[in-house]
Amino acid sequence: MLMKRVVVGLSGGVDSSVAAYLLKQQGYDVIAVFMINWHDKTGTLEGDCPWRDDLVFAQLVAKKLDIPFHSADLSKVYKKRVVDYMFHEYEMGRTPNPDVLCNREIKFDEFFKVAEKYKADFVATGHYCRKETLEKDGETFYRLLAGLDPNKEQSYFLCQLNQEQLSKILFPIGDLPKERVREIASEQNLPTADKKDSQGICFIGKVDLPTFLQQRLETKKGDVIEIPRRFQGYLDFNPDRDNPIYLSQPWQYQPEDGILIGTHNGAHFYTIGQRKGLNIGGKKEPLFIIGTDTLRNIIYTGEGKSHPGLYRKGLSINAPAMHWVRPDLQLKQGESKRFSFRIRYRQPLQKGTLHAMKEASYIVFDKVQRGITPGQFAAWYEGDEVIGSGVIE
RNA sequence: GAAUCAGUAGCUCAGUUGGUAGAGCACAUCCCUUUUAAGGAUGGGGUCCUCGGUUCGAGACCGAGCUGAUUCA
Repeated sequence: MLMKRVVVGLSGGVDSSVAAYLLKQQGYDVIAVFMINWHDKTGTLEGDCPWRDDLVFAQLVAKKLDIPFHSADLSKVYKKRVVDYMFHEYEMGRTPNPDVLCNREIKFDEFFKVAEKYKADFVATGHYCRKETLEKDGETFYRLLAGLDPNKEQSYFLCQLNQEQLSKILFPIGDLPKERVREIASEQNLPTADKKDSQGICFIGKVDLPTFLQQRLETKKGDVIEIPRRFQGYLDFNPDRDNPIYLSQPWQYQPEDGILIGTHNGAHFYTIGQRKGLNIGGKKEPLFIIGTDTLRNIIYTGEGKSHPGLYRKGLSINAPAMHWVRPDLQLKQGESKRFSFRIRYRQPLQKGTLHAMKEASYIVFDKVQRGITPGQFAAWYEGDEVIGSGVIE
């Protein structure tokens, strides 16, 4: 019987190194490919060319495992489908999640083309996720499951994948705790065994976001308005009304609803829930951003971490932005179902109800949620399985 | 023009009966974290409006001036 061939995305970190090792152990024909997706270092905090180090580490790992090594420059597509999207979203006053896009568009799309070139049956990565197959009415479905290490669990970042993509993916380390991954790496003398985990935007690295964004977004001074806790909109809101559309409305402010307390350098550089970077002191408690209006270039803030403007009962996702990892579980128009939700990476799952309607779907949480931010992804789970996701409106 | 009150870190303020200053916020760094945030830890910072005086010693007491707020003419 022919060995199945796998292209593994070797990043130069421990996780993908161990993934490659495990695949080899399992008898796959393993090929390592290193992706170069970003050359520009403007606004980067790590200085000179971090990926060159990673490339060397990846090469060393491949050599140690005695597997073929290649590199692929996908930077053109990365720029177009991830970076441009990112700037566009910020420009529109939203807060994107480039890494979710990077997985959907690059690692599990463009990278597949590379894998095809090498006639691979599968693509593998070092993500802390699991995949299971399910036979249902004669059809095969792939389930995207949370990684078993609760601390490293990364299924959220893959919440935009579809069945076709999942059919070709392997997650060799998804059922291991990080500790064990490091252990295996050092048992096998992999050069990445003690390498620090990478952080920041995938392939770009740690950046100072305002600096990074200033490459393409202009700075322009605008007003910072503080909204009092007793703002009429909060007092009028009735969380017990049984209407998902009503419950999902964002707070709406006008400059007259508060007082001018300072100036900022451009509303699109800030995000909801943010505390740092406003440069406004003199308050008893910290100020948090509770709203941004990029059209009028106004930032709305509230004092204290319990300010009502920081919390919302629900959110909406426009119909075209709805994505079902499990299309067989897609809600029909007018249906509602209970799920667990996550609106940012590493957030503990939150219980609530998803209501599917014609023009949009609505998530109503059992408990109010802090920092619901347009542009970020909401993902819904059944147990530890990702069922779907969508961009918050 | 007069009266009263105020003038202490970037901001808002606290400083007991006089012994060379503190808190919150802001800011910086680090930790956490493959997004944005949040969170945790540590830290840098002050001619105490100015000038005189009293005193061994004044942010604090006295006087003058400057600035601001309020009230009355």
